[in-house]
Amino acid sequence: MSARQDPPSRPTIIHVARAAGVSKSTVSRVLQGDTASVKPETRQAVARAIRKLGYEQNAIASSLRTARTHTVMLIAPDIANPFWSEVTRGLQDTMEHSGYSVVVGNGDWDPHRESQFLKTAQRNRFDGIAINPTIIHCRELRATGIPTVILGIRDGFPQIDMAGSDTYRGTLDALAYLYKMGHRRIGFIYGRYNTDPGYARFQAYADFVKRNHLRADSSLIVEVPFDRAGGERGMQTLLSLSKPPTAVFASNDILAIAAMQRAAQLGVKVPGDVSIVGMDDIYPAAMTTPPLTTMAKQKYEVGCQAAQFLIERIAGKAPREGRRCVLPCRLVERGSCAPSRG
Amino acid sequence: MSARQDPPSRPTIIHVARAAGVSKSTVSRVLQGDTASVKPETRQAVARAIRKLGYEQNAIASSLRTARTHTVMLIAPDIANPFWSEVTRGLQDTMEHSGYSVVVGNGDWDPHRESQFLKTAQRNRFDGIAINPTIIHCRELRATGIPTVILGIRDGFPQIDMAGSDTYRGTLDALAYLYKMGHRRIGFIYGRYNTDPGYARFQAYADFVKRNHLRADSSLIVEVPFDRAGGERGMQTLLSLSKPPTAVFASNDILAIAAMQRAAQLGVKVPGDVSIVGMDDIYPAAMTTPPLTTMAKQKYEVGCQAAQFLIERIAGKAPREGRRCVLPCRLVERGSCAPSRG
DNA sequence: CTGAAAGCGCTAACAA
DNA sequence: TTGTTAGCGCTTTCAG
Repeated sequence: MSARQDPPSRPTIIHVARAAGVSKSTVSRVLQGDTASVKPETRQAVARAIRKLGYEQNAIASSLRTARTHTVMLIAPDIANPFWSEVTRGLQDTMEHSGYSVVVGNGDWDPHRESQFLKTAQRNRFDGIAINPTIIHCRELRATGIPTVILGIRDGFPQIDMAGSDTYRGTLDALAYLYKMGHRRIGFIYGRYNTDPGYARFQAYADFVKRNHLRADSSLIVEVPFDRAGGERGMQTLLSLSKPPTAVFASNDILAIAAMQRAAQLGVKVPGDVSIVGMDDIYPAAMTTPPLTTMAKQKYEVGCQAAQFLIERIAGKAPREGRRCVLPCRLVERGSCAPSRG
Repeated sequence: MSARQDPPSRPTIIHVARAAGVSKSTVSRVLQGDTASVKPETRQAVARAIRKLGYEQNAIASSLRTARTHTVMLIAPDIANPFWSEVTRGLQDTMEHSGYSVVVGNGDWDPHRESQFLKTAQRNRFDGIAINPTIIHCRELRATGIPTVILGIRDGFPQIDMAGSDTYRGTLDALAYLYKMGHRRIGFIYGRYNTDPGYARFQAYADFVKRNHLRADSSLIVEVPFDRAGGERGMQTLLSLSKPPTAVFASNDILAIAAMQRAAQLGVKVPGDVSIVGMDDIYPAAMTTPPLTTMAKQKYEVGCQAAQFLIERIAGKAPREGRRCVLPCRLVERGSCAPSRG
C-alpha cells in the first residue's frame, strides 16, 4: 500500500548506486559495459538494482559530459516525394544499426527552414548531418563544425563526403535510349531549384545534343519547379510548340508522371504521340497508365552509403578529403516509350 | 593572420559573459528573452557579444537543467506507406511551429523496434510521443511517464489522447456505396497486424453484413498483412473462390492497388468483373488504371491535430482524461467501381 | 537590475 | 577493482 512519490521523477544513477551498495562510478562503468574493470558479482548486483528501480539512463546528462548525442539530422528538400522516403529509410536503418537516432528535417523547398534545421542541429549538438542542400553553401556547412555527408553528387563541396547517383551518366543513357528509338527532337522538362539541384541533367542534355549534332533548340528545354504543377506546365509548354518534340525526358518521376497526365488531358497519346522517360523510379511509377519508363536510382542504397560515410567520419576514421560514392542508374523499360514515327 | 584554436570547441555562455562584461546569469536571462529583468543597454551588449563570438546555445546543457528537450518522437509502423508520410508532415509542421523537433521512428512492423524506440524516447527524455501502436500496450505507454498521443482511434487506451479517422463509419460508407451499386457479394481484404490495427474495419464489415441481411460467408474475408504481397494474395484467394465476390473492399490503398494489379494479371477486369474500393487515398491511388475509388482519410490533418493535443498535454493544459479527435472519411469516386452485373 | 552559488545526472581522471 | 572528486554548460534561487 505504498503511495507514489509526488514527483514521479525517474531514478538516477545515485539511487541505483545506493540500492546496490556501490559508488555511482561503478554503476556508470556497468552502464557503459566496462566489463574489464568491474567484478562480476558487483556487476550483477548493479544490474539487479537497475532492474528493481526501473532505471533508465539519462542520455542528456551523458551527452553533456561526453559531448556525443548519438543523434544525426537528415535534411531533405521534400519528404513527400517517395524518392526521399526511400533514401531516408536507408539512412535510418543503417544509422540505427549503429546506435544513432535520426531527426528528419523536411526542408519543403523553403530556404529558411533549411538553415533553421542547421541551427537546430548545432544547438542540439547533433553528431552528424546528412543533407541535400538546395541553398546552403559549403561554407555554412563547414561552419557548423559537425561531420556532414551530402546526399547527391554536387560540385562546390570539396572535403565533404557525398553519396549519390550518377545522374549525369543516367541522363545521357536515358537520352541515348530515346535516340536509339529514332527520336531526334527530344524535349527536356528541367526541374530546378536555386543554383544546384538538377544541374547534372542539364549538362548531360546539352552535351548529348552537341555530341549527336542535334539542333540546339532552347525552346525544347522548359525550366520548372520540382512539383506536379511544374510537370504539367512543362508538358503543356512543350506540346504547344509549333513543332513539338516526339519524346520528353523529365528530371524526375514526379515531373514525368504529371507530364504524362497532362498529355492525356490534352488528348496526346503516350507513347504513341510522345514518349516519356522519367528518373528515380519511385513507387508510383509502376502504376501509371502506361507504366512509366524511367532511369532508376538506387535510393535505399544511397541512404545506406551516406550513413556509412557519416558513421566513419564521426568516429574520426575518415580521410581528410571528401569521399564520393557514385551509384549507377539503371533503365527500367516499361510502357511510356515507343519508336519515333518520324 | 590569427591561427585557429586547436580545440575548435564552441564558445559557452561564460565566454559571452566575459566579452560583454557581465555575469553568466545575465547572459542566460537575455538568452531566455527575460526582457523584464535586464536593462536594455546590458541586453544589447550581450547581444553584441553573442553575435561577435558566433555563440550558439547548448541545448543539451539547457535540457539537463530544465528537464525539457523540445523534441518529440513519432513512432509509425511503416514510413514507406505514403499515408504515414502525410501524417508525419502534418505532425512535423505543427510541432516545429511550436519549437519542437520530431524524431521519426520507423517501426517497420517490427515489435522489437517499436519498444526500442520507446526506450530511446525515455533515455533522451523526449517531451512527447506520437504513436500508432501495433503491439505496445497502454500500460507500457503510461509507464514511460511521457505525454503521449495516439495516431488513430483505438480501444484500450483510456486517458490517452487520440487523433484519427472515423474508420468504422468510413468502412460502413464504402460498403454502402458498393451495396447501392447492386453488389451483394462483397469480399473483404482484411489487413491486420497483431491485435489492434484494422479492427474497426472488421467490426464495420460484420455489422454491415448483419444489418443488410447478407449471407455471412467467412470465406469472403481474407486476413492478410498490410503490404503489397498481402493485397495480391488477398485478391488471388477471393478470385479463386467457387463463387467469387463481385466487389471487394480493402483495408487500405496499398492493399487495394496490389489487389487491382493481381486481378489484371489474372485477366479479371476491374471494374467490369470486380469492383474495388480502397481506403486512405494515398498519392498513387489517382494514377492506377483504372484510378482507384477510395475512402479518403484526412491524413495531414490527423497529424496536425495530434500535434495540437501533444503540445497542450506537454504544457499541462490538457484535461486529465483522454481526448479524441475523430475526423470523418470521404468517398473519392474514381474508376474502380461499377454497378453489379448480377 | 545584477551577481554568486548551487546543482541537473552523468563521466573520467586520479587515488586508493 | 572501486571510490572520490571535479566538472560538462546551463538555469535558478537567493542576496545584494
